[in-house]
Amino acid sequence: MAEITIKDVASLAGVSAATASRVLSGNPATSPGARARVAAAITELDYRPNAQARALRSTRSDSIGLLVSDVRNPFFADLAHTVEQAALSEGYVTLLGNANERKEQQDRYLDTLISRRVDGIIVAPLGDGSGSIASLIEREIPTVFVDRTVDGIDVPSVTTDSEAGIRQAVEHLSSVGHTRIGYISGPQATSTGRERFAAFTSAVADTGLSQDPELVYFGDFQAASGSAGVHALLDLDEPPTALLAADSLMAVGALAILHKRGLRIGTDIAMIAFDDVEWFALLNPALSVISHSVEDMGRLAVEMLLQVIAGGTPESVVLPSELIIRASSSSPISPSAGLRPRKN
Amino acid sequence: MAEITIKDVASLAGVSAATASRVLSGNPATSPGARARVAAAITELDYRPNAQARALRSTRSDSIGLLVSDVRNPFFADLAHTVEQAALSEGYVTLLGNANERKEQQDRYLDTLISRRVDGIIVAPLGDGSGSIASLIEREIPTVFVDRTVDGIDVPSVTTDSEAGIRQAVEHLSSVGHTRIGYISGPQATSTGRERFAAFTSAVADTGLSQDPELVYFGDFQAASGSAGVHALLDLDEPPTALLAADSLMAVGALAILHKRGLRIGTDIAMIAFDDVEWFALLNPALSVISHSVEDMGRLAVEMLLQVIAGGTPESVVLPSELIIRASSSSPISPSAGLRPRKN
DNA sequence: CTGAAAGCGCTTACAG
DNA sequence: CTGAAAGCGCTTACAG
Repeated sequence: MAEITIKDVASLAGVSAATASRVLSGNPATSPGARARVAAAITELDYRPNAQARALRSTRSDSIGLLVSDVRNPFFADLAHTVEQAALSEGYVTLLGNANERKEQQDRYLDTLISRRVDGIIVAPLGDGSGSIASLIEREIPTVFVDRTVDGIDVPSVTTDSEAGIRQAVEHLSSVGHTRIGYISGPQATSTGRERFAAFTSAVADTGLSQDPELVYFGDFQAASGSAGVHALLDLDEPPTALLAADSLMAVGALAILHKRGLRIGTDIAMIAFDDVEWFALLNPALSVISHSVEDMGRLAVEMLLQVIAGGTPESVVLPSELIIRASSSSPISPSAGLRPRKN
Repeated sequence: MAEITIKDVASLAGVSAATASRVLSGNPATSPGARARVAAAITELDYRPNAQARALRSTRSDSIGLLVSDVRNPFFADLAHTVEQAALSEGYVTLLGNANERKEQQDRYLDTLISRRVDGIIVAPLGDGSGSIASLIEREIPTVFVDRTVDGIDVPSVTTDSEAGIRQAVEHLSSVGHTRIGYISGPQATSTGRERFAAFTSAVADTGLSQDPELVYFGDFQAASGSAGVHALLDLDEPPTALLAADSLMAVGALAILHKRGLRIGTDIAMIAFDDVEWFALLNPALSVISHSVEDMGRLAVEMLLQVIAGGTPESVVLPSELIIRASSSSPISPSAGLRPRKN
């Protein structure tokens, strides 16, 4: 397939490549006649400028990278959607990468995005500041962190204040009589994993609930670890009467096992998940959640990234989180007998 | 930020840019000494080749585009995940675009992907073959359709045979006593929307159920239209006793309204959704679904695209679909009184 | 095995 | 307002 270049357009329009280029970029130093003939030639040839060549010369690509930690996580799917729409309305196209909660994949995508010379990168980072994250900073590539941050790496970020929501959840569970809350934690390699765990720990201490370390299971934010967590927690000698999962995917994994083991949610065991997902409200009983706004997060991240690209240094933003109480956690604690798996 | 180029690497290693380039690309015509010194220089400088410049010369970018119709649809999120993993293992990075079920956005992303000279494109197409889809074909850009096809556009595709699953669903609903099945259809601008609608129509006719045209509501595969569909169908003089939704997102919208109107799923009204989503099994009652393999679809699409890029012309593949009966549809039909919204 | 040179498709001072 | 020329960072025949 013979690629159509700006030269083809120029010669069909009877002008030089320079003039054709000026028309393409909306440079005012062009005559109406030239504009018209070039426009006609472009349509006639169905010409698409080679973005690679353009970026090579002009050192901007009108694209940004978005690296999420797991596309299958509804929270990040929603984030991808808002970021993409916001970027598009500002004339940027979004290249989406998926780290799949693995550091090697994060590094690989970051390298690719750097190589493609995106104008900026929004990333929900994983791990410490080593590897490609460090390269980002060294090269002064405009970067904004979303949802998560990395200790010691100073870039603007938009995150959620997990503390408030988790504290509300713990206090709420305590108020309906629970004393042993099982916590399915995110990985300590992520800032959200650490923050939420710390919030849980201090809330439990402040509320006077059991601080038994066995009540904490460390998962990886993906579904299977939520399932494993439920098994581990229910098999304790003194199992918890309530469960708090640090993200929606682990909650899904947890719910599956709870069902399989014949436990009635909201009756035999209370359950709350971090992250609101539309259909959590559709479960029966409806699932209580700690909610935060993914729309605000995505929109602000794009806004901030554009500021960084423009040379600014926007302030980081911390968004609120809030407990939404639904049926899965609102009943008073039931007799502990309920905790033994029923024989169906 | 001073970009580090291959010249910097070359001079630090004491070789020419040509030799540095050869080492970079693994060209065997290099001496061990040169290889070692270039490798050292690369590490020393943290050099990342400019993918734009490379692609400009070599006319391949080692990237593919994946254009899905809606990232927030779990089916497409899963598809994005499998495609990306499969592509990565073949050395390709995936640029993900999201048409958001809008033709203008599809065209915009397709233009961008063409401009960036991706080596090939996997697309779940929308609309007819006009606009950028036509450009794809004219330019002979390697393309594979997934999930959907476009009439009159002859490119290899991997799709699902919706017919079998829908027929099973209709027959199953009939066998438990339903005669009026409400169908929440996908948009007729998509091949899956048309095929599933046709399958429903013919299955209903063959099974001797009501062919009342009012029992069909045309949605757009997004959640809000599923909600609107339920309202419309339940407000009929003779409302259906069972509902079949043509995708998971419309099913979610439908379930929300069913709950809001106080209808007990599986008892007052039966429900089946096309597309299996992990948590559909967690609903109470668990949701019956028509299942097809997103993993196979993604893996095959990448495989086929690589064949097209290599100059081959792979055969299109049609994957099976199958009904999975769960509690939401397995009870015999209840007295029609159940259909009136309860007063809670 | 290696280097000098040309060229991929653009854009942008520089003259005019 | 327009064109000729240089150059963005690479790769690849072509000689040697």
